[in-house]
Amino acid sequence: MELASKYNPADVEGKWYQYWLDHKLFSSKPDGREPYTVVIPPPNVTGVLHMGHMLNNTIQDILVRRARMKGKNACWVPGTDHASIATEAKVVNKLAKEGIKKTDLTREEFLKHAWAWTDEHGGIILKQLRKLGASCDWDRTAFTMDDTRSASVIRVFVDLYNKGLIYRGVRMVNWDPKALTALSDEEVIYKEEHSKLYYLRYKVEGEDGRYAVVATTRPETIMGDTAMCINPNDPKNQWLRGKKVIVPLVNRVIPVIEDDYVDIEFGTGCLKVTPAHDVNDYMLGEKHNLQSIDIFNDNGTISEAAGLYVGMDRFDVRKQIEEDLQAAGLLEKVEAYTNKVGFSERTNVPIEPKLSMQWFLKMQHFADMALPPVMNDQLRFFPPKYKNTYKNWLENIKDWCISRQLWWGHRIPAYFLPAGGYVVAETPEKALELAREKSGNADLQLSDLRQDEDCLDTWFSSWLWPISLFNGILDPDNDEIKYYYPTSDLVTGPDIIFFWVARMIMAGYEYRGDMPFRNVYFTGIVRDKIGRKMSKSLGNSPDPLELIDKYGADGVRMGMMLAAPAGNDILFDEALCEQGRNFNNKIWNAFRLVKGWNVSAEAEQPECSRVATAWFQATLDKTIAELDDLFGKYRLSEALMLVYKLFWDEFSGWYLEMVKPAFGSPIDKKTYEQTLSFFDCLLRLLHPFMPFITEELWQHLADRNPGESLMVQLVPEAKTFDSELLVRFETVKEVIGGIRTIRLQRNIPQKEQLALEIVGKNPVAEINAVIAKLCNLSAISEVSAKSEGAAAFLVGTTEYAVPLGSLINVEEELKKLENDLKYQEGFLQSVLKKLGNEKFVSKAPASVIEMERKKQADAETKIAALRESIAALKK
RNA sequence: GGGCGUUUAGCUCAGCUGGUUCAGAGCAUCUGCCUUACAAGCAGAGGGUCGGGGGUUCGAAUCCCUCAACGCCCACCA
Repeated sequence: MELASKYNPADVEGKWYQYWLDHKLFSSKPDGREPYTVVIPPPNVTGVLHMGHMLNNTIQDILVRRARMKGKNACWVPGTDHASIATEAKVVNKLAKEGIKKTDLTREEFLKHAWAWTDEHGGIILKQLRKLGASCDWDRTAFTMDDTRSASVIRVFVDLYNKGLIYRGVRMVNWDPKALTALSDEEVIYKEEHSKLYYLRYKVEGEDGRYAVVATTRPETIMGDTAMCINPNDPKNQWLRGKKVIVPLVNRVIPVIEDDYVDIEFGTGCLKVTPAHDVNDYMLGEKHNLQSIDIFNDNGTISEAAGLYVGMDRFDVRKQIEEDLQAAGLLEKVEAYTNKVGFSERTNVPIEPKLSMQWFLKMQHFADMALPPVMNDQLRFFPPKYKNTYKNWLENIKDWCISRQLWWGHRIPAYFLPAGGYVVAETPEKALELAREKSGNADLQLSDLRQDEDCLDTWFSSWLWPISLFNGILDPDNDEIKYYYPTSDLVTGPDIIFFWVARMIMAGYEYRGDMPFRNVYFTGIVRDKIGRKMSKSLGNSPDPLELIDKYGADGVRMGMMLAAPAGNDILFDEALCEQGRNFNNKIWNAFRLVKGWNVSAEAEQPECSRVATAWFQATLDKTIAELDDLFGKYRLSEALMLVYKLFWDEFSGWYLEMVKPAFGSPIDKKTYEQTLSFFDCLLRLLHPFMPFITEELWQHLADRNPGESLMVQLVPEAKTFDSELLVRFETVKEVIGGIRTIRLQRNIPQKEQLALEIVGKNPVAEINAVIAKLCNLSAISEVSAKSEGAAAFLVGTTEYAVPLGSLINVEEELKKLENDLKYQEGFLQSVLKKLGNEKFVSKAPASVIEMERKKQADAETKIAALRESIAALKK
């Protein structure tokens, strides 16, 4: 077989992915094996693949493939999220470009457009994941708004409502004036802003010329002022008690109220109270029975109720009002000020606190269930530091605003009665039944009922994901949910720990009485190599598909994983993919070497090969055990590095060199077969990380039947191994290194044979054959004194010498030996000092002292040998 | 304002409950090699007062205190 000297991923990746699909190797059905289940964090249905997805899904695929090769029934369920607000925004934008306003459409018309958009752009991201090699069971592909998932959401809403956990009420919510919807607290991102602090003059009623000064960052809200508030304990504002003041420009007379809430130190100690537009003011308003004037329209412009600036945008008003206040002499001063402003996570516009009627879910009940299993490690977080974050949120839980003023999503199944009041039911028919009951009016018709216009928060569907994917809400006793739930590992970003992870845990306990997953692996954020977040505007985010074209999916996967310890942000650099690609090439070429050998059935196995195979078997077994350990701790980048070194250094660098037949000679059958078996094992270990190249080579490694695949082979179990042999081989490697150094320093080509003398007893005599082969030695002998004109080196306490005759440079040799001697003497000094310390000898444990004595003895031996060598050379 | 985390070689990171020459790995760098698997390679080498300071101990990268820098999360100070 002729193989190119460079591996070309493009030739094989598509082929094997199709092969895996054709033979249904990703598909899973309940059976007698232990299940291993992963649900994908559903990407936005109209999203496109970015580096964050690449990392996240590479990790999932590694875990899934590894579990499959551990003999588990691996099931990775893919799907997409309808992403209510994000998708609706995209559709609105698209329509706007076509000159269509959402407000001109009926709900049905709009949804038609939204579905058309979803059908056109939906699921692209899942197709892209195939390029990465993701081994999802595609037949199970779900969508948060497909029939099963939608029905599950509605059933859960009704159930929670009936349990009294969902309520409706007017509350101060986070209003997004661009998306025109309420948001949950989690969807608000606070950012520091350099703004201004305006000091406004509020004239005191009936006292000409006297005024109180109020500091505010939002002068445009004065039209909504219904009180001024001072702290009753504030001496400097005592004179204002019981007075009334006049709102600047507005000229409304408002009372001065008193409350401890006011910070005496801040500004002037006078606070303007605008109950409709600030959470704290709302609280004060409730407490002091203040009127509430809503001066904003939903889109952030000034409403009729304000009386001034009607129709202007809130930020334009801020500029305008500054000028007008100035002109009226009511602006004392303006200071630069830094404060935090809440922004909508989706539309990135400043949030407006707004009173509105919304649906809420009581959260305390859920928090109480969800906290203990995480804190006591029944459900484990990797890395565990996120337990703190989780705990903090749950211990300060607030009710969840679940209604959104959007059309794209699950419509709230509440139906209003003509005479007031509402009923909640899964279907209009059931609603009608309930409505007739409730109203006592048997003639009530469906057309008399009006369904709530609002949708549910996207996360109200995703929190059911691990259950609804297996239809565990609608059909709680079905075989699939019983088999696959709880799922095994969840791989996601810490940014959605509250949005999603915590809430899935809540839903899990509420609806299954059990955790939704046993382990959560939190990935980091993918940043560029200088640590900046990847973003479109910075242009520092590589296109994943282009990377795959350039380096192969295996190369990219490996590049990402090398830099991705659990929980750490990864600083992505294309050079990492290069390293991945190079490794692919290394594997490819090792394979070319092995498969290029001619095999002789008659040839005896050389001694060197016999020892080499024993050694590599032990190395392999040791690594397998270490890998199990690392996977158990989710230390995937370390696991990858371990296999990388196993293949590159131990297998290619050492083993293959040991067993490689001389040019033109065949290899003996025994060694050959053992080598193929090692190769097979290595491919199994590598496969979860690099599925494509390993499948390609595994198929070439032996004759395979159609449908056979590496991906369903088993990874070998850890076995006990000869650790003594491994230690002796480390000595051998050092000896070989010593001889190589001698060749290098003296420019002696590998072709020229050398001899090796060992002063005293050879500690690794049974491995002589390996040393002889790798160093091209004519003889290895034990001597009592080394020959004259030999270059010597120490390994452990044994001295090795290579006779060089005239080649030796006495001066250089002396210099080297004297350096060694100096080091050893210094080392001995430090050991002796330690042993001479009475406190050390009396307090340190015996084993440690023993160790020091051994160091002393070794150093003394080495020093003696070095002195001897130096003396011999000086003769 | 609270809480958490990080700081070890030029870069990215390992170093578990203090003790084998414990200061490591990969990449990068430097030197020498186109040796018939691989120059996307091979053989070597250099490089760090383990963020600063103090303490505990026979012994500290590791434990304690403190300071500093960076990062993240939470919080109603206008």
